[in-house]
Amino acid sequence: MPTGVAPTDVAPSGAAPDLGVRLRARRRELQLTLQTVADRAGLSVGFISQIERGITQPSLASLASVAQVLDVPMAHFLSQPGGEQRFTVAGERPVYRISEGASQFERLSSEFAGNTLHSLVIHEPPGHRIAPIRHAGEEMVFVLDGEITVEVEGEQRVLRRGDSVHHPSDQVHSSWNHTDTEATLLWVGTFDVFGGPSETDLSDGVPTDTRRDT
Amino acid sequence: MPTGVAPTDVAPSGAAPDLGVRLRARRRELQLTLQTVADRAGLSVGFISQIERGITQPSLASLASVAQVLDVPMAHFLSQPGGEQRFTVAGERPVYRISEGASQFERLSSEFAGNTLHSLVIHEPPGHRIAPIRHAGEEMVFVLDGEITVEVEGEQRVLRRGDSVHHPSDQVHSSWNHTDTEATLLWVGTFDVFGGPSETDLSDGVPTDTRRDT
DNA sequence: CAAGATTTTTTAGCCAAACTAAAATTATTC
DNA sequence: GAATAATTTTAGTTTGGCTAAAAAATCTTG
Repeated sequence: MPTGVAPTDVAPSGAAPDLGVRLRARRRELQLTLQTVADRAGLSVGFISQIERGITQPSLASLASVAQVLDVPMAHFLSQPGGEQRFTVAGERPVYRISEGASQFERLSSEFAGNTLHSLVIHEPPGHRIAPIRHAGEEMVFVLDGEITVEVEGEQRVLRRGDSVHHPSDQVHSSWNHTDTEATLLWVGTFDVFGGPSETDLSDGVPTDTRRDT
Repeated sequence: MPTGVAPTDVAPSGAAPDLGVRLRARRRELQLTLQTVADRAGLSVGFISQIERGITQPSLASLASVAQVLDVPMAHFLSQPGGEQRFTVAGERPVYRISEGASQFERLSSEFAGNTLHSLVIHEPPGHRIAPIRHAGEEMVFVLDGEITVEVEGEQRVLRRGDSVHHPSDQVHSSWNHTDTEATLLWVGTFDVFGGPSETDLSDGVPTDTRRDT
């Protein structure tokens, strides 16, 4: 089996710059030959080779076949990690607040090309209430301290310290702090809340409380 | 502008079953016409219409153009949420342990078709050490209690209560509990640790400590 | 090290589907 | 109801997704 890759073999493609590189990397992780992947995916060996070297791009159907053979979601080939500001320290993260009396946020997640996870520590003031919202993506909330009430698709629950909720964000969801003390939450989602590529993100992908404040 | 969609218009496509539905939903969220999206993406209006109704599938290049216009990652069109077991309660979650003396896990994340987020509360015993590993995906760790040492791509840091780390998982990473008390961590990643679609996931996408124990 | 086997790359295509322009239909607005 | 806007349909064109087979590169084994 040949080892080593000639990086210059890989031509960049605008749609998924790293598709070929990632495909080859994953294939090699699994120690599969081009022929094996091709056979299992129902494609030709030459085609897989050309995809890996960036010479051609697969159709969505072909990409789905290959992804299944390599046991990863298609998105695996469509993102590109980098590396940036990976560690945060409690008490040293900047705290953001949109308006007086609103929730405060500390950002945990770092930004690298193609990153999917976005995370915040949210300080939710007493009585703060968020109107129902739904949007693309997926999110979870873990209660670090205090209590809140969460409602997802009509299902209402009180969450206490250590409790959590995880749901696709296109289910109608809302939340509020029903107590008279601040609640502290860890929010993790698959959409960016701040500093997205455009302002459109802000109006569409914000957590419920931020939406309320705008 | 026409309202309402005839669901029967949308033929299922194997590669990305909800691509068209999600594309139309997103376009309507942004209140854009087919013509506007087509113009901005450099494609024809009829083609966008056919994609939305599942009659045809775009190439990756075309999908990238459309995704950019609609300000979402391509992956947005390639997943499909559902709904399942969304709430967890501290103290009531089953605790998993692979072997005596190893870390204990409580699962937070729910499973629904196409879900991306996977989360665990991990109880890391004193002295427990994980060999360096790298794999596909992305992950973050938030320290709920105690202290651990984390190393990512040679960068070593002690994380204390409230601290966090977030990095692509294909960077070499390891961690250990350097103290003499248990540490409690919240781990969130974009790959499944247990109960994946195949056993291959287990050997490749596990958090560092599980890997150590096997 | 050489021979054989295996794997990958290259080449020369085919053809289906990615995509078009324009007409027809539907929906919206005034 | 008429005009306008938005979407769908239709009848194509073209190009790139994908092939089989040959050539080249790499690996394995004695």
